[in-house]
Amino acid sequence: MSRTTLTPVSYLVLGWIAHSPATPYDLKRRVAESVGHFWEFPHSQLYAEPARLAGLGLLGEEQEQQGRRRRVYSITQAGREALEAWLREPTSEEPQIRDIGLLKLFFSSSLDSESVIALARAQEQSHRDKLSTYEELDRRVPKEAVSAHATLQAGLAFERAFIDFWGEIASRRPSA
Amino acid sequence: MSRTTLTPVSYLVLGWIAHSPATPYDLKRRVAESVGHFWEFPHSQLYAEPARLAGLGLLGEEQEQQGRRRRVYSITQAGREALEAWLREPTSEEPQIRDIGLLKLFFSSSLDSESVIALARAQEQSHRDKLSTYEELDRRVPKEAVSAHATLQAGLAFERAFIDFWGEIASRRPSA
DNA sequence: TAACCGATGATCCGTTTCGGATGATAAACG
DNA sequence: CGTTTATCATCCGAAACGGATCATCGGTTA
Repeated sequence: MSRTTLTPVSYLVLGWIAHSPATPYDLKRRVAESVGHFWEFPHSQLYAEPARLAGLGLLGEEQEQQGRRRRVYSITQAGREALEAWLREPTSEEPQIRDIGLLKLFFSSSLDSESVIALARAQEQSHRDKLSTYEELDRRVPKEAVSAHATLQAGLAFERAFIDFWGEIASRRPSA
Repeated sequence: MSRTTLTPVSYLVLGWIAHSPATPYDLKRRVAESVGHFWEFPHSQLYAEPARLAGLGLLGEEQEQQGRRRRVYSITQAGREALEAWLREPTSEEPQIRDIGLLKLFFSSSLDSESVIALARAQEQSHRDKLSTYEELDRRVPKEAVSAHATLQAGLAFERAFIDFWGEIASRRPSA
């Protein structure tokens, strides 16, 4: 028997479909250009999860008739309630930050400081690039797209924090 | 046949054992009070991974004789080389940030602004608490523990960024 | 000193997640 | 048309996950 509890992916799907009906492929694209910027979800889950949610009565499923077989999902009353209950309930889990660069920094004591600086500079640059991407997106994305806008705000905040962090490492090391 | 490529967990283990020999349980504790603060690793992996790395010749394994069976792992020359090669090689993967609070914010358009403010305040507070924890740790941890110190620097930076982000959401919303 | 007990340490195993490979249909182009 | 390229969907083995369980130790009490 399949899982009956809801996971973050469940709410991701529920949240997007509450916004408007969608096929799994729609979800895949929506996610890629929103939260997917810093939280990746395997597309296979975005196909499997709606089916499961439909089985739980939280989504309605409708086969498109002609052409390629594709399923359009829409939110049910129960689904909307589950989503809103979750939105309102307090969040307990702590955010997870999985950063290979940081992992390397932790173990960099066995490394010469040149290499550490190189690491820090590379990380800083990579975050600067990403910051530009977000700024560019910020110009394009209409203000009324609230969800997308929040993503960008968060993205911008993160990238600036990363840039500061690595920038300081890069500049502080050589003198030490 | 078991995996031969190395994952982040592999390097986590390699990095800590390069620092000094350890049993899986030692790893579990070391990780919990360092990178584990924002990147959780299931302990079962910290038992399985050293065994695999030993199989690859990157760690040496030594059974303790008397008492409870426990394995002490130490780094081999090959292991040290693998670790340093990884440290030096450029990092391509983008950091992943998995934050339930943000996920909720993305879908908060269906929510009244009171609830959004409540969410933002709760998140802000929770990050303030964590910031205090890090500051407290920062006082205790000796400066020469480089790895631990870097963790704390990163943790402090993240928490401050989160606090700013949520604080702004909380304060900007009511007027809108 | 035997029975207990909480803390420590290790292992197991069923579920989920992951992500790459593959398959299928549609659209575009010559 | 036939061929290519983009879109869309599914599959499946491998790895991660995390809770349950088991084993051992060092006390503490009677």
